[in-house]
Amino acid sequence: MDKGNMPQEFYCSPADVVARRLLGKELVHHSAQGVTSGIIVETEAYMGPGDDASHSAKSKTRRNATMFGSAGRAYVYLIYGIHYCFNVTTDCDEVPSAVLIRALQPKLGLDLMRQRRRKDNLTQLCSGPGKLAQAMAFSMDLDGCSMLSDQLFARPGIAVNEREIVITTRVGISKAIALPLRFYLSGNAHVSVK
DNA sequence: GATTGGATCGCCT
DNA sequence: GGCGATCCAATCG
Repeated sequence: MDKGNMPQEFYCSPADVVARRLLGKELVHHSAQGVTSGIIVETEAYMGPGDDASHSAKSKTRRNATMFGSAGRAYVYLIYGIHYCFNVTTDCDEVPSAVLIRALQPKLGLDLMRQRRRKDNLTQLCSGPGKLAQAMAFSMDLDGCSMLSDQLFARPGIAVNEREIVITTRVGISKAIALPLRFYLSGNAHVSVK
């Protein structure tokens, strides 16, 4: 019954708080091909109005609609016409915000990940948002999916000490570039950019 | 209606 | 270090 999933309340805080909170948690996806999972080692917070780098800085569109919904849902979008980015919505209903999952330390379903990625090296499987989306089979059909569901959820993984968390600026954006909203586990081999 | 740039990656030099 | 792949929506006109 209780699989130890993180509950709804886990996601109902500001994105920067949830971004730190997600580090060390295990992200699990049950797909038709099998189960894959990984320990979250790198995240970025996208806060909403006031954060010009966020998709939800402006009005609601079909693409960003999920960010305007309830917390604890997958927000998936296509970037550069090629790659998917996987986010988890956060905060109360009035605040459209999310956490981008940027890197995982692969745990379950390693062979399935290798097959999907067409790479063998462990550190090449999930060391970036586009990579982990491919390895975990995250695509548009998961947009809006609840993180409290059976097929997609987060659960406790490894213990993380606050001192292990490195805080830096976000990657690949052109607006609000100075905000310290990227978080990763110090020294972890799977982080996308050290 | 057309243009442009983006929360990326992998291959090329 | 540079560039092509290729979709969506914001910005221009």
